[in-house]
Amino acid sequence: MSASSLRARVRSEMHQEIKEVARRRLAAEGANLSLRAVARDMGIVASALYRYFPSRDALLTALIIDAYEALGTAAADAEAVVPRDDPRGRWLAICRAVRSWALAHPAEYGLLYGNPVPGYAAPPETVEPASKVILLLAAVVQDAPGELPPVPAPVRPDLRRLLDERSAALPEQHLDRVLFAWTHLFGQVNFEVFHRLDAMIEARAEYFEHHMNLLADLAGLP
Amino acid sequence: MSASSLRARVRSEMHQEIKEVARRRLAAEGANLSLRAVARDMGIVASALYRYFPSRDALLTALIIDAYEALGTAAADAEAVVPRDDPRGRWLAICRAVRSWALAHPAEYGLLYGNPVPGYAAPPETVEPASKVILLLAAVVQDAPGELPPVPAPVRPDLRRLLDERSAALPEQHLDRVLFAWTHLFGQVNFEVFHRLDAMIEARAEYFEHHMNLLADLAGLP
DNA sequence: TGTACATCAGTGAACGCGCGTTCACTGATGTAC
DNA sequence: TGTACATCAGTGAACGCGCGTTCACTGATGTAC
Repeated sequence: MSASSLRARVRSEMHQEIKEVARRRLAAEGANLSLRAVARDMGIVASALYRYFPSRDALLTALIIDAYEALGTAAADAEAVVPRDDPRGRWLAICRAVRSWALAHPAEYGLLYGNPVPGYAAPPETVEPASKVILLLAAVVQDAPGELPPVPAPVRPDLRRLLDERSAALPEQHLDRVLFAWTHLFGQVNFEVFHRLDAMIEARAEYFEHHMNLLADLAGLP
Repeated sequence: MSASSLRARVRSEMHQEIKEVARRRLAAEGANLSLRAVARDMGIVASALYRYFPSRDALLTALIIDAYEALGTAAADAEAVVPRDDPRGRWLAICRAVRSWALAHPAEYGLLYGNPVPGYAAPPETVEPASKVILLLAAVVQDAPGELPPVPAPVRPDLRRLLDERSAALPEQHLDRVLFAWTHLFGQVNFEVFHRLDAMIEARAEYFEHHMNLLADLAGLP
């Protein structure tokens, strides 16, 4: 290994470590991420971080993309180990993985699905990794398309467009149920992660399971 | 009118105005509320605010309670003008009112249903005004209880307890569908208010309408 | 009605803190000959 | 292999800002006699 690539490797390890420490800060503090706090935790001077990220927003963006990817990967991995011919099992595996990841990483989850961070505008490169979970759900439904009633006319062009953009062969009404489920999944996880169910539901895992099954019914899964 | 009550009236008008200005600040800036900024907007020195609110958190709490009440009232008012014997109409009126209020007051909505504000813990007096929308939905279902399949055993005690606390006469499975709808309603509004649907759905009002109808079906409304 | 006193809204300076970002620098590591 | 030079990670001071909260104060308004 040449000396120059050693320097490059150290550099990329620093990159990783900064994000790692920033994630821990987020977990400890919630939402507001401070560069100086990250630097402090690393035993480094704040200005040194500028060797690695051009600004606080750039670090935030990196964290957001990482988080979308971690969430998407968690869901994909969980789904991958379920037999292909068990669509409901695959569906539930995705839902459970999202919930688990969110509960294990509440601050990162909040970055993705909570309030927009004040003064920060998510750049376009965060859009694509955000759609992973939807695509997984859609793939499951595509493998087991049940009978579903059609969707109201005004909504159809939007669904059509989404399908065409990805050249996906899914009936509109099935995509509609996928979006319905996706909305509900994140609505429920939001409530749980942001402590809106605390004083209400004790059996939260079962409550979740039950509703995700209802969504599977609605999506026409056997 | 006696002089002392004039002083009291001016005082309470100041109270209102501070909250008003704070709301505008929230709308302009998103999430982070700064006392000094509020004072600046009022042409007053920051320390003067302490005559009216003992701390920033107290002001936040007042705003949160007001917002829950405004949201609840908007929903209740919209529902009240629909004929009693049109449960689906009442249901949709509630849902639409929540959506409209949230889209009109995104920052206040974010205070209620977004990320927890860092360093701020919502005090217990915010709990009760938060349940208004659920109660409205439950009342509609109570007036038109259709046939619904039972709910899985582990979830039942939670639902039972919620009903008993309010001595409400609603079958458990109906409350379950109310909670399901409530979760979905806020999941969908979250996505719309926090711009998660921007690049996806154009016909957002119709998309919303369609899914709220699906929820009404699920709740057994005629 | 007039006067002495109490109340209290708002001031302005200060405390002690944290923030993102810039800049000239030091000193170690890597590169070219 | 040894030397001169270039690269670049990290330093530390500084800039200019914003924040919540406290405190002694001024001066207007209200109260009691």
